[in-house]
Amino acid sequence: MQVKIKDVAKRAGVSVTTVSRVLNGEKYVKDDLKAKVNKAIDELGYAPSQIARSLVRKKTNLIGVIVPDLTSSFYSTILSSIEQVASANDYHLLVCNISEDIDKELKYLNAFQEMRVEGIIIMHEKINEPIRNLIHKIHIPVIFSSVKPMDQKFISVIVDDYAAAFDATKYLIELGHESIGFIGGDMRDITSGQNRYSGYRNAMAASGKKLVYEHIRFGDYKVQSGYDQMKDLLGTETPPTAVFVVSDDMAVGAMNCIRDHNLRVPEDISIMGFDGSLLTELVRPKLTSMEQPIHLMGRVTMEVLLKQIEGDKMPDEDVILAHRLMIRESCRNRNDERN
Amino acid sequence: MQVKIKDVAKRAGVSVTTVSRVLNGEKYVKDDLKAKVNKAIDELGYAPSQIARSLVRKKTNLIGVIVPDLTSSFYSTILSSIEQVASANDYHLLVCNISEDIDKELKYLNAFQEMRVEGIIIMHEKINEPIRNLIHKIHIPVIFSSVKPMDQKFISVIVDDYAAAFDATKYLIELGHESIGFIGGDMRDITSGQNRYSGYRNAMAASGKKLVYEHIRFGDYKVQSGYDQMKDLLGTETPPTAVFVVSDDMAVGAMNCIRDHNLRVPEDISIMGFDGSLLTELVRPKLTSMEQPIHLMGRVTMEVLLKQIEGDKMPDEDVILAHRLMIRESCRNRNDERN
DNA sequence: ATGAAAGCGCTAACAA
DNA sequence: TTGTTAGCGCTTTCAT
Repeated sequence: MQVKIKDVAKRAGVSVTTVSRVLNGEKYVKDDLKAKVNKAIDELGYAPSQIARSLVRKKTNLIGVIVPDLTSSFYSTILSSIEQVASANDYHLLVCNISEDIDKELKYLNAFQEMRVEGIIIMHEKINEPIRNLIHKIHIPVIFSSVKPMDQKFISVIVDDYAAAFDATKYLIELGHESIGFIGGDMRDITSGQNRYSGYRNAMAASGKKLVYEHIRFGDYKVQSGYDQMKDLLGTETPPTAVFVVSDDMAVGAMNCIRDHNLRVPEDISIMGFDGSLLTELVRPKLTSMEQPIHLMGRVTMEVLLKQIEGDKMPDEDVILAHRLMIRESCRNRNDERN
Repeated sequence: MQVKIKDVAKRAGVSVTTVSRVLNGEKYVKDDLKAKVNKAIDELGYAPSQIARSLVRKKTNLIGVIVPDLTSSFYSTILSSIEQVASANDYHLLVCNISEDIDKELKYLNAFQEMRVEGIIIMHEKINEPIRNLIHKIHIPVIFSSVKPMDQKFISVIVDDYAAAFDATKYLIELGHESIGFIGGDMRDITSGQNRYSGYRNAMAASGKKLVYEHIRFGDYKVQSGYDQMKDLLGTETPPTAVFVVSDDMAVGAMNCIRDHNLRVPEDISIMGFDGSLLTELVRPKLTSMEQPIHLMGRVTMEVLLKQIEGDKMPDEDVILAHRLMIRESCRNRNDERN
């Protein structure tokens, strides 16, 4: 049986209120009593029950986080930043790893509600109707990190995916590539699917390049699909000389595919990634990538959520973070080279 | 204000007891009442408070997890397996990312206690005195995953690190390597530091090879330190022809270092990793590695912990999982080659 | 089959 | 400065 505040009170010869007071650092307690209480706490190894506390204070200091894939370097990095800020503010993270399992998400969202989490962070945008309804129904601040779902009412911390993709493609064009392929994401995703694709298309159009639909493919952001889609690209009549791949994971898959076909990056084909994950520095050649400020994104997400929770202000606008082109080794400059 | 059981009762025209009964699926409730109650629940959007429930039931369904580094593929993979089993059993994970920050761990452990988590999983073995004391004091089942701390009383789910390292080294020897270097971990760690080093040394001794201390170095398991240590190895008079590196992350760092020095893996130097993480398939050449059954490890950890919690049995012995040599492309066979 | 009431461990008026 | 007491939202005897 756990020791409780009453036991401490008895041991110290004071009332529970007094114990509660020293526990919560109130001033109106004489030093000698305070000492007695602390002594009793030590001797008994007493730890106040947060759950009893939560019940009366109506405050749990819990944040629910829904991650699409914990094993992904991108998400786990965001998560670690979130955790850092949360922990610094005495909040704790309840984490759920839904891997495509939309039912699991619903189940968790319900659990979050029942556990009275004070805020919810979601890192994917495949929000279906029941989930949308649930989120709207429960009155808990919800914030999206790195993605923006269709629903206007939800706020997000993101980069401008359209502009980022535009800039990435533009860079490839400036490097003198004529034929630039594209490996996109899920077109049901606004942010990472549609917007990045639009950015690519418009950058191509802006410099008068026609889209070669044979060179445009879509994967699921993961390494293997980058590999598979690249394989298809290599099978086309005249493969592109550069490919913009909308996740670093897929980009690494693409690079491996190229290499496994005895071609070289960037000599034969240039690869541009997206995300700026740890992988970019880890592979050889190092991956040039359109970087999202991953750590900042996690930090800001949690900070904004905290503000919503504390009611300081409920920002009704998305937070757009700056993207940045990180030039490394996977893209070749074709300009001042003879054909 | 949140809607509570009383509101539901009023709305349905029954007592709170009855509501509670339908909530918990008890049988002694007539169908018409049950229907009324469920209707009221729907209309009100009622979600029972887990925190009130926990208080009376003395059951939180919470598990605390302490991870050394969320961004590491190894730990996040274990974590995702743990999450899967936990979630399937209606447990939720409270996760803490301590990056070297031992104070943070203590703080979290305290928080875990106050939140009345039902079990704790720890994935590192740098347990200092205050932490050891705390763990012993609080009466919450604790289990270590992938590591074994010094304290005999704690149980662990691990591979036999000594044997695994022995086998890895033996393989390199069988491949015909005469000069085998070693990049180890933190020697304050029993499992991943000392045991793996012993395995290496004894395998060398078993085949009559003398240790070349110049070829033995220690890092911190992370990519960068693998790179740095390898650099030192390359700077020795006659670098080894093979290196056993005790984490895949460091192994990848080592491979990159070799490549950046215009040498080739495995032609010039063979690299053997440890862990069998996602990275092994991701780099080129693919990394030969002594694999820990990462997913299984997470699963078993959670399963054993669950048994402890449910009191089925409190295993007083470590669970040793089988290691497996995964031969890929980073080790060269020197046997039937002319010098 | 249903309800009244006690109590889970704590905090916070309110009194003293 | 300290103590008494009434809840917090639920479950669970114990009656009925």
